[in-house]
Amino acid sequence: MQKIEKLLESKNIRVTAMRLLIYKFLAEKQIAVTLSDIENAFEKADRTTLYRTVKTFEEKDIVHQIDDGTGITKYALCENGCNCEIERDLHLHFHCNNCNETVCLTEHKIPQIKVPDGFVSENVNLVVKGICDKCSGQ
Amino acid sequence: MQKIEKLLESKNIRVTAMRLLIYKFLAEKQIAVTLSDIENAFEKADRTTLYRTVKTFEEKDIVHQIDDGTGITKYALCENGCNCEIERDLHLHFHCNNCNETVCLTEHKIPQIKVPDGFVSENVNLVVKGICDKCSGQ
DNA sequence: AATATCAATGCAATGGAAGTGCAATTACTG
DNA sequence: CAGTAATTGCACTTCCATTGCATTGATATT
Ligand SMILES: [Mn+2]
Ligand SMILES: [Mn+2]
Ligand SMILES: [Zn+2]
Ligand SMILES: [Zn+2]
Repeated sequence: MQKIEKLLESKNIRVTAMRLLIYKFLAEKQIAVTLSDIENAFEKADRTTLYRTVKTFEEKDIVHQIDDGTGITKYALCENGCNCEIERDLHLHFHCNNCNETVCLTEHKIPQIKVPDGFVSENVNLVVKGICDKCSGQ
Repeated sequence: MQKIEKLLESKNIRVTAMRLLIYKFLAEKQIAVTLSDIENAFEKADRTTLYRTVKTFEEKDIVHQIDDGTGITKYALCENGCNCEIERDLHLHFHCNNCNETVCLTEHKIPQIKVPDGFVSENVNLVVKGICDKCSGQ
């Protein structure tokens, strides 16, 4: 995958085997993953390396962090061509109470939220909890 | 404060000195507090007691938990006459990136959020981050 | 190619917060 | 005043996030 290498280089991230693997792993998954998920997928690698790799990706706006309320931070690849450097991609996240999976609903942007006078809104986190499409059985 | 005692009794919570103190503490504060905040306010009391007191309040719908994305759960009194037993009070929470305080904006209800077909929405967490009224200097 | 330099990785340890088991204490009941 | 049940305090555990430091690996320079 030359594409991934190109992407990493364009963000000034050195291409390493580990980073390519983790990127591919994130790209395959359609859901947000925890560090433990990554850990289980790469048992040979050290936890710290995985942690720091994801953090690097996060700093360079390749992945974004998701707080879905489970208390465990999850990560997902940013949308292709997102502008995280300029402005957080304010899409909706959905957490399934049944299968415990969290997905990015990138096509569902967060509506403008009114705040009282004196308050300045800079960022919004919106998580909907319920039953996902796979679990609702249709 | 006979009122607090009445409230606790109406929720089948035994009135104890500790519980009255913690309730008053939460009532005085206009912001959401962490367990550590309570701990600092009652250094004589044991952390576990404070923890369990808040949990009891939460179960009995006297306080609600707030996940503002800081990774530390916060708590705030429910609105007077809220119907948390029946349906979570879906109001907005605001987290100030400057003073790090989180407030309930109880008058700002969360708008209806559209989710894709097959998804069932049961609950919504909406946190706006930015600068609060105290910090924005007006 | 050998060396110097800097980044990436692995290992060990730490810290913070949430949660639990059990014994001691306190409050309620008859 | 017992007897019983709930509350409180202490110690301990678990889980995740994070850091320090030594080691390995890659890159650039001579
Ligand atoms: Mn997302
Ligand atoms: Mn609130
Ligand atoms: Zn599901
Ligand atoms: Zn503020």
